[in-house]
Amino acid sequence: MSLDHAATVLVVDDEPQIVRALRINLSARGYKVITAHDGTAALKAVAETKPDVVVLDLGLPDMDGTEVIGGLRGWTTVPIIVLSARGDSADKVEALDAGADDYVTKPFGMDELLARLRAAVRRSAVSPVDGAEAIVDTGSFTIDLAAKKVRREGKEVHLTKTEWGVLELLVRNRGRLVAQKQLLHDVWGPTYETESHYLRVYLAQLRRKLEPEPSRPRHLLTEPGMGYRFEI
Amino acid sequence: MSLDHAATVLVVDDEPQIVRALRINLSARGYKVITAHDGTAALKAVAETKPDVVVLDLGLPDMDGTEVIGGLRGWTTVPIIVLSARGDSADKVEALDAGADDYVTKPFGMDELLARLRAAVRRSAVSPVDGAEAIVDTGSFTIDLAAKKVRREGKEVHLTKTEWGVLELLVRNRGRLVAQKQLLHDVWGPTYETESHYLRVYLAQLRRKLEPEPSRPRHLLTEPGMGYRFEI
DNA sequence: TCGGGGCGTCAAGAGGGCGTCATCCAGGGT
DNA sequence: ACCCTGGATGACGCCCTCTTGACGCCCCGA
Repeated sequence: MSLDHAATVLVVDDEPQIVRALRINLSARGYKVITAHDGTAALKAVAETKPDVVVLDLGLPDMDGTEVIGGLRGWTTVPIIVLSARGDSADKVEALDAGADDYVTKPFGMDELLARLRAAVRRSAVSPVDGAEAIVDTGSFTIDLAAKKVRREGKEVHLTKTEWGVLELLVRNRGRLVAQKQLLHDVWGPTYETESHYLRVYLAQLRRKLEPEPSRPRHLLTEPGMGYRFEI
Repeated sequence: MSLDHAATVLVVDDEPQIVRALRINLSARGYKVITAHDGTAALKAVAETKPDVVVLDLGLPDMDGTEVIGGLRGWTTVPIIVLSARGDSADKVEALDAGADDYVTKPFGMDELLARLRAAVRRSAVSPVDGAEAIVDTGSFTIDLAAKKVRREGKEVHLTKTEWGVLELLVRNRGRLVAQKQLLHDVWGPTYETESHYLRVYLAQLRRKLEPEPSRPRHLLTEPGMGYRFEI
């Protein structure tokens, strides 16, 4: 899916010079780079921008590194590469067992970090299973999962980030029922699992934009009490 | 799938003392350990025994380490952790880009290696998501457990949340008797274990929707005084 | 033969979930 | 500083589903 050169990297570090060095090197290699300078911002950034990989410094000002890892692992499997000045075996074990994917000690070689980053992205990029067609056509409208575009009667339909998040999850599970909890969890984050009202609002918006008869949906179906389902 | 304590590790190294140390430590932690002392044997061993993770020394007598990695990556995504005495950045990059998942330099801490191994196994254990098609066919109707769909004579039958809860539990225990108490406990909750009237109502509804002759059920059977049973 | 418990069936009321619309608020761009 | 988009939240009516009650049947033992 997301090729290396299109991958988004979240860099979490409170040392400006490290952030700067990483930003320069990563950008030069075609990665999209976003940054956070503490744990709270990191959790927020992951929930909002869904990066393809996280580079996480353990020495953050506001919370312990393993807490950040734990906060992420509760609801996402995004690869996490830990950066740390501490090379103790115990630190590595703790971080890895908390859910980190790799552990690099400072000072680190940029080449090595980049290689480990490629490895992490490659691994997680394999999973988008399904052998899925990147373009799904319902007859009423088409969804291009790779390009993140939706067309209806030839014209492109603009979707907001949240609308796309809902639609993508449903389309990737086409034919299958997706539980309300899962939608809320994956699109909004782990603390929104009970806000089913959001789903009603956004499904209504998607239907209005995509369905020929929004009040009689043929593709974005509700299974009362259970969840939603996308049918072609 | 394979839990940590049941995971199989292939150790590929030509130094007997390393193999011995790994075998002892891994076995002590409940891993099943198999070994290979050169690249050819390693490729053969992976094909034959399908290990959950490979620990690969780069300094093998018969072939280059990256060749081994390449030979594996052509057809399997099994996690590969490289062990190497050479800590050059270039070596790491080469191995990782060839398809390795991690790179540990000798001498290594056993704790760290074990933690990285756990991380690698954990990652790959997550992916076998929606493996098996879970479709049950009775001849009269079919149940798709993954999609939460029921079809009868080609047409989809709509079930409510509670109806589906009852049917799913029975189907997942197909052929076995499911006690009333268990059904009520699992579908309605622990405080409903005596409300057997619910079961009568819902079994009747399911039969009406699914059975060819609802009054003569062939699949959703009552065992008077005990519970219900689903038969194909 | 009679009575009771378990079961199946039907029906109706109540509550909750859903769709819809309107409003408020924050953030980003001009 | 302003506007404008998009997200969050509340109000409201409708429909479906769950729940509950009533009743008849069958099987069993008394």
